[in-house]
Amino acid sequence: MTASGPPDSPSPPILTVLSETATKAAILADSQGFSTMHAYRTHTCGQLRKGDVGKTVRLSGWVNRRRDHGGLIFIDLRDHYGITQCVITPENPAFAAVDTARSEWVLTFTGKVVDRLEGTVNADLPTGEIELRIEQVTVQGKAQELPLPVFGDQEYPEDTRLTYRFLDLRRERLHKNIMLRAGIITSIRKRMIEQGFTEFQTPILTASSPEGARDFLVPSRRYPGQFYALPQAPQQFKQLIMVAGFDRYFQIAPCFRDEDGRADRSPGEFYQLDLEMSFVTQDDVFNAVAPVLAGVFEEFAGGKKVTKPEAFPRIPYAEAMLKYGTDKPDIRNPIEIVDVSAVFERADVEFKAFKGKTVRAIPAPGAGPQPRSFFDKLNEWARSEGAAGLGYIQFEDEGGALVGKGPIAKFIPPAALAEMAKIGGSKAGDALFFSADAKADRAANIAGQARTRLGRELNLIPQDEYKFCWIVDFPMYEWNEEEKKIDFSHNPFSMPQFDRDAFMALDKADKDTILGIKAYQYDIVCNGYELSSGAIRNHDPDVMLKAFEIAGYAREETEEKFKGMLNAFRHGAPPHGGTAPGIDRIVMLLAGEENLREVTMFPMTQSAQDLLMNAPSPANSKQLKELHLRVVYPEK
RNA sequence: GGGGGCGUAGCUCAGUUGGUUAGAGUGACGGCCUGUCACGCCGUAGGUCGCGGGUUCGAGCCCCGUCGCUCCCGCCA
Repeated sequence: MTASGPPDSPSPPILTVLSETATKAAILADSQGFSTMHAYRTHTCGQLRKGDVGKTVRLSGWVNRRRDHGGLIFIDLRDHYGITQCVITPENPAFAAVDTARSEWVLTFTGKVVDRLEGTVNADLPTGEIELRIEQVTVQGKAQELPLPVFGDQEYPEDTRLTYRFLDLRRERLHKNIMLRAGIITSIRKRMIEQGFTEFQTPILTASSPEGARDFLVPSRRYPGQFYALPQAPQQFKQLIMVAGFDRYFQIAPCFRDEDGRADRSPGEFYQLDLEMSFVTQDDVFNAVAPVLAGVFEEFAGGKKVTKPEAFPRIPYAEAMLKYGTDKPDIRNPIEIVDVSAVFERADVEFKAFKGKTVRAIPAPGAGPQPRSFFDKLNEWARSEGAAGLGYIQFEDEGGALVGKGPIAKFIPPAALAEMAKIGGSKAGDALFFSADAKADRAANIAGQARTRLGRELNLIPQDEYKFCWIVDFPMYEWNEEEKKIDFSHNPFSMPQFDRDAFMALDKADKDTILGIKAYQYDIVCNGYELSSGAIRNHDPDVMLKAFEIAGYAREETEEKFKGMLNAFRHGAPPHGGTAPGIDRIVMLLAGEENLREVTMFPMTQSAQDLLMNAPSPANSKQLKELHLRVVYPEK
């Protein structure tokens, strides 16, 4: 054994008090048998209770808070498990050492557990009935002045928090979130295994796949000019696992996408509960996944209501776009959008601005009496979103008759108004907002955002609930207006809901038919967040080639890019399907947070930098040479 | 790539219509204090007002540019 010694056979300094008092203390220590105690702790800082009074114990942790009364110092010692108040008086030889300790120093205290004095019990602390009388102290690590205080729950700038993430993580809120995350992942694993799923690992260094997001590329040293790619998801691997004859795969899988971040979308990397099953229909996947998600939410929701797994509503994509203006609706919000285009087409309605357009009405129950500023604010917001505005009608009761008020009400005669009120389910005291656009999807989109804003401002969204739904029947294709071509709408590996022979016979000219094809593709949405997307896969190589051909990929191109998968499908592929709920978003929802950074241990900034580890960073010339790379910087 | 918000002491912030030496709280340091738990009291130090340019007799404040963080749009099957 060398002088420094391995870390598992420590011989820590017993004391760092002044040498004069050290001897006395050391003698005291020996007489009480301290030297036979564990080097760092006999208990955790969250452990001691009334029943431990009288015991001599050793605690290690961080100085959460120090209260110096001159003749009496309190130190709140904190570790992973909790906080214990420790106290020392000047008669004790260790007093001088404790006196020097500051916030976030790491200390080991040895001493006796005592009852708190009458009237000084702290009911907020689990350990609040006792305290530790410090008899010995060891300084294990000092701390410089803190750029970010651990104590308290103040807000700090994001870059400071990220640069000093190790300090931020010591704080109660993040510590709790990260532990919650761990608990959720453990629970998910347990539930998946109980359902007969098996966890397999798939490669991290793999091939670039052309669909979807930008890849992170890893240059190959052995093959100049060639690159690995980090997986955007283990999509192809999990399908290959099914072809390989395994069944019911899952993985807590890291996914890598070189796209910009959002509050609910980490830049760079994130985790999915990736799963796949063989010989299943869409219903089988739903029946397997819903209980896992509902179960995990039930377990960690802290008493909030959770949709029962058998009661997840199934909302077809088209219906979601109409009623909610989005494919990830928050169905806690009771507002449902309706189409009133026909009302504005009536001969007796002379509001030209809406003629010939898609007009969606957003009912705002009880909003009628809101002040003018309420309506102006929403109108202003709509304009900032690029809409022409957000028209509205306020419904009032006038001698038993329903009348409309507001800037556009005068264009709408009573009969049309009545029809409108009927469609929108409006009564006196309600308001109806209008989103109109020549393009139906734009009208729907603005209406959807207005629905969300109205739900929030009118306090219509219950906060004590997790409401799940399936979004089903996604379109297989969509029209790319810019490039005047048919694109995949979502996942190109989904099975079309279409007769096989008819599908194989499709021609590019059948544009309307093609754009009407739905896929066996589905999302799980909870409280307005897309938690997962999945599909019954296309396991028929001919149908797959045809599907890609429709989206403009030549057969040879598809053959080349998906060689591995097509080849596998030609050697006996089972029908299969799956999905992949986002772990980070699940934790975010259950933690009640609105940003993924709050539930990620070491997140990057929105602009994809790791301020703690300093990534990305330049490669040195030796590395570049080995990788056959030369950097060309962008021109200024 | 584009739009909005923010950037002043280690940290959180205030700073009036452009006007003397830029303030407070907290933390740090020093002193006092034996029952606090956001302990209290007194004192000291601590600033390139993100950076660069401009307007002005005079800029933390107005203008232009730029950088950083953030939220959003694009993007994310």
